[in-house]
Amino acid sequence: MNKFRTHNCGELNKKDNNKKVFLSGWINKKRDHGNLLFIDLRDNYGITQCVIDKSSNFFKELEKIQLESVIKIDGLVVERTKETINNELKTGEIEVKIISFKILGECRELPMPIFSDQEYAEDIRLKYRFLDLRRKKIHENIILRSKVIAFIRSEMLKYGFLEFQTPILTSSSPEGARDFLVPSRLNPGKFYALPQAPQQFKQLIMVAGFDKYFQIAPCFRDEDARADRSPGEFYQLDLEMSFVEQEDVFEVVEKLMVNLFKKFSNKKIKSEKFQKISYEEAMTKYGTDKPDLRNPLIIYDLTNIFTRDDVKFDIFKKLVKSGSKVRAIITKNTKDKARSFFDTIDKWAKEEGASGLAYFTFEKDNKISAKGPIGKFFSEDSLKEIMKITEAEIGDSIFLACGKDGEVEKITSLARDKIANQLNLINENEFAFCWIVDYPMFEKDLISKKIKFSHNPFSMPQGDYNKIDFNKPLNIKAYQYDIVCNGVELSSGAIRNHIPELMYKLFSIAGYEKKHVDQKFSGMINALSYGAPPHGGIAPGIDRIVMLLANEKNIREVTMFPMNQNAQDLMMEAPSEVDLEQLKELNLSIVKKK
RNA sequence: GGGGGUGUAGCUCAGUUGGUUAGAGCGAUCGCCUGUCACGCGAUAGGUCGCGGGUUCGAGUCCCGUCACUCCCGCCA
Repeated sequence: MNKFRTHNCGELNKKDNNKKVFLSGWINKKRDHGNLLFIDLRDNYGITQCVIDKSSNFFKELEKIQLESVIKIDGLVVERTKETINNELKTGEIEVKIISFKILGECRELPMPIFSDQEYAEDIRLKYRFLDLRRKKIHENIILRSKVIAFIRSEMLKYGFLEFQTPILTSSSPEGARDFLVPSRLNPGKFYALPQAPQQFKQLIMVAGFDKYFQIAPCFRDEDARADRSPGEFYQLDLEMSFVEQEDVFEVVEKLMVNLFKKFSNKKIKSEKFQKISYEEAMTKYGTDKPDLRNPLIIYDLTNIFTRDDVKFDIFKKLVKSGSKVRAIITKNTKDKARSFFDTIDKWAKEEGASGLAYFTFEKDNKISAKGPIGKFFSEDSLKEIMKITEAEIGDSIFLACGKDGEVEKITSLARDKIANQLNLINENEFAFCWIVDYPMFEKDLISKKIKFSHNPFSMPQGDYNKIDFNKPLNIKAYQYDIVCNGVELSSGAIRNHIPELMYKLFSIAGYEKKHVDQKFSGMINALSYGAPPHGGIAPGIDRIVMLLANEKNIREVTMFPMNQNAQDLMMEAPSEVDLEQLKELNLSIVKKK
């Protein structure tokens, strides 16, 4: 028998009546009646009420003990009387009468209460993460994360995938995010980089003939944080398969996601066969390539309406003449909404940096008219045309945004979410997955006007190699896809380009010479010329999946030891300065910033 | 790098138009209480109002600067 406990704090019930037990755990809560003291003892498994009265020699000492101290209790299980049963607790049928106790770990005054649902300032939570993690909600989130990862692992093995580790110290890659660098002691002046993803390695694993690979892979990118993006590091379910087409990857991932989300959530999956939306369609209909499909609102293009002579809304007409686009969102049956509903949204849009959202409502007396500040600028014919394009009906309202290509999408996409939230159109008890497919291979940089890879330079372009028109690179689509759930981008993947010649060609379009490609991607380009199988894969983000399952808006709520927004670990005090000796060994010196 | 929000007791917050000695709940300390499960009751301690400067007879409150945390934009093949 273990000297600390015979049972944990979540397992005793009335079947154990009269048993002598040892329990060890944290003092979650005390209720002191002066001559009678209740102690809620907590561990990972639950809470057990322990009780002692003044007849005991230990009474005075226990009365004084701090919350969150760790103690061992030697006691007797006693069935509670009917009136005192607590149905909120798994162990609520019994309590443990304390015979004696021992302090195992004393606790000093707490910087934050553990037993509370209150929210606390982030810096205190992060500095005392070990205390924060004792709290119920986050404790459960972290356990969920563990279970999710275990489940994914067993599913992937079931599907015939093999798990491999890939290096953490690797080489810097020119594409993508900023790298974290690690100086090399043995190679002065040279640096390793932490992998942004095991991209090249997983392709090499395919070239090596392992057929199906996966890994719960840490990825490191030195980019600024967001609520759903940790600075520094995050985890992906990295997977890659040989001799596959896009559909084969989809099949595996859909199966995994459906099984995973069904197992760990009670929310409904909107469609178990995930809808496929082309990048182009997503951008016009939703204004984003990560649409929330729980949101029924759709964006319509009304640019042509503003070239008509019977539309007099000059502000938009002028902008359209100079190349701007007009996009619209229809809200059903909102004719009776208060003026403030519309103005709030207009005001919000202005705060978002747009020029606001124009709006009116379709009405009909003798003829169709538009009610609202800009209603008078539209003829009946033009209104009919708008209603035809947008499938709007009398009583519906329309929000209009005008802006340059690439900018108008941004505001309409945000407006789509905002309006749906205001009207309560989002079903919170649903997961709506979709695939975004047919990404363009290249895009034009808005500032430098240069052609660059729009996503992943290793993706396979669509179409027959001999028939691709490389003179019109912006028309080339790639076998590149994203999976999106409830507006959260879970991952992107691609069928890879395994033909070196084609790779050189694509890189040259993006402005990289053959020499440069050979140098920067030597490992891979070399490998591809020794008999590479066609292959493809994807890498769903583990943290974001757990966020969705735990119903959390912030990635730190599902991360055990996250860094703050400035990429500092407040508990470990990282990053930190290092000894001069260490720097010298690495041939580094610090340039002091003025 | 830019924009927004927040910063008052150990924790969560209130603090009116600038006006006397800055408050509450939880926690802490002390006392009372034998059936609570957010136990109850009473008392005590606890404050550089983030920091610096300014306006004013007078600043937690107004102005300028600065720092920290956070959300967003940029960035994230």
